Amino acid sequence: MAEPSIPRATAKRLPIYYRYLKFLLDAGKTRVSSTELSDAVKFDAATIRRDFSYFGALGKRGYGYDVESLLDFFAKILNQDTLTNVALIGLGNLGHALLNFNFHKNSNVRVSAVFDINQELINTIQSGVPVYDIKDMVNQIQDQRIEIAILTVPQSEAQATTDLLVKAGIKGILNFTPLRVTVPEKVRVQNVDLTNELQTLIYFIENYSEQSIN
Amino acid sequence: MAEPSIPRATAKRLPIYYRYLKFLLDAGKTRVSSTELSDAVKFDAATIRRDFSYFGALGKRGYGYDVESLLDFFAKILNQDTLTNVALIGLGNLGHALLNFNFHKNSNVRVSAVFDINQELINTIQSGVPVYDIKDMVNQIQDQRIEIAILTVPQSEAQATTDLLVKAGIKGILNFTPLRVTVPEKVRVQNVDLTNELQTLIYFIENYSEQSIN
DNA sequence: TGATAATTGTTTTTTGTTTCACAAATAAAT
DNA sequence: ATTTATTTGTGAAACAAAAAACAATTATCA
Ligand SMILES: NC(=O)c1ccc[n+]([C@@H]2O[C@H](COP(=O)([O-])OP(=O)(O)OC[C@H]3O[C@@H](n4cnc5c(N)ncnc54)[C@H](O)[C@@H]3O)[C@@H](O)[C@H]2O)c1
Ligand SMILES: NC(=O)c1ccc[n+]([C@@H]2O[C@H](COP(=O)([O-])OP(=O)(O)OC[C@H]3O[C@@H](n4cnc5c(N)ncnc54)[C@H](O)[C@@H]3O)[C@@H](O)[C@H]2O)c1
Repeated sequence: MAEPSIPRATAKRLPIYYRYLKFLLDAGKTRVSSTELSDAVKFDAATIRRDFSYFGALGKRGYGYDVESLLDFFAKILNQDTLTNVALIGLGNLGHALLNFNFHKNSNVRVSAVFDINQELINTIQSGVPVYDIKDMVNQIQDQRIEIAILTVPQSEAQATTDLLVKAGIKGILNFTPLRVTVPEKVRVQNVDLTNELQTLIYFIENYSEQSIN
Repeated sequence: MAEPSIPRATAKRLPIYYRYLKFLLDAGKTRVSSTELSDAVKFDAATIRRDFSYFGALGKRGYGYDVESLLDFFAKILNQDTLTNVALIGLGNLGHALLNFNFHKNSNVRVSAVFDINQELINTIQSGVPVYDIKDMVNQIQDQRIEIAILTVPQSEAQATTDLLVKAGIKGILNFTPLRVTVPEKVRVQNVDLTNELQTLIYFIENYSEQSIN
């Protein structure tokens, strides 16, 4: 990708812009201004314009942005034409919810393989996706060329499972366990710590008076 | 609360420190240094020392921090002695996972009331928690003095449900729907956008070479 | 066509956060 | 005791992001 390394904060907002633009297109809107976008996605209009400007002059002064062409542009940026397969490790409560949801419908991502130790699940198809024995994970991930994993095993298994994922050559892990796993530099970990989100929300409510957190 | 308004970035890390300190205490460790903490929670040691220093001089030079007293201190800061009841709105895939998990075991938070429109669920007890009709939500939330809600309804219902929550006087919403809901200033919304997390992770892997995101 | 309104793109300013680097304090070792 | 090792707490520097402000451009309408 030739993009001149956009700020991380901007990168995190891109899928949100993309999603809302898709909604606008479906709703038949042809143009949109940074102010309208701001109302919908709750980022400052100046922030939105700045974000877009990293990719060049996408809008038209006095007019706004053309929904369709902006959407096309973001589709390319976000590689929306290629479907990314991800592995789900640990098909318990949370794993089932995520699998059942399967991102696919609304995005370019889908869970294409599941791994677990539970013999009752192994070699079954769940929500259309095959469940494999964790013992076969390294081989399967390599054979299927999967680069991203969603980790929903018990905390006690988190580091050992991560080590296997690293061995399999995974590049990114969406980690739902509360353990901050250790990985080599080249592997990227995105932690989703739900207990922390909730506790932080409570702390903010009790100790701050002003608005939003994200 | 008397705390002199700690930086937001610090506040978000507090529950993570607390959790790890609890682990250390259980493991029988009596002292810990910022470097050891750094290895475990993956924040820079200087960041950790700076974070702690907002609350005063909690450590001892040449020694580190006393696990037990630091833990006690954070327990107070985070109000760990009082149990916070939260409402869960929408008992579908994700709602079930969260309810079943119920934060309680590891934290001072628990889901104490569930709301849904599904007649098969209404007036049943699920994972020990009563499920109420969404029609009774405003009254129930007020009667039970619940201030925090977890929102796991379909996106199409998100804004209408939020409006009800606001009417009920809720103070904070942990929003799992992809919609960026609109609320009055006084209400705090914490968005957990799982599709976005995954897409961002993929974007980072494809476009950046360096490490971590959080 | 010219005036007015809208809206971008970008420069500047402000705010917030992380990291460095080191003096001060303490512990441990000799 | 004195020296050597650690390790904190923090001022200052560096970095990153958000917001404000506004000139430039374009659309629209009289
Ligand atoms: N459920 C939630 O709402 C929730 C909320 C916050 C955090 N989490 C975290 O997410 C993780 C999963 O939570 P859950 O509630 O789904 O747990 P769970 O116990 O319901 O599911 C865990 C699954 O992992 C499988 N498993 C166990 N060891 C394994 C191994 N070595 N390899 C592969 N699979 C293995 C089990 O068979 C089970 O299917 C936990 O770390 C939990 O702390 C969950
Ligand atoms: N399941 C996931 O893994 C996942 C992942 C990302 C985002 N989400 C988001 O989380 C939300 C919930 O997802 P889900 O998979 O659990 O959906 P779901 O359809 O399984 O569950 C939705 C629940 O909400 C109830 N409901 C519907 N309308 C309601 C109303 N007006 N008031 C109260 N309850 C109502 C339904 O009866 C159902 O029980 C959705 O917005 C979804 O986009 C889910």
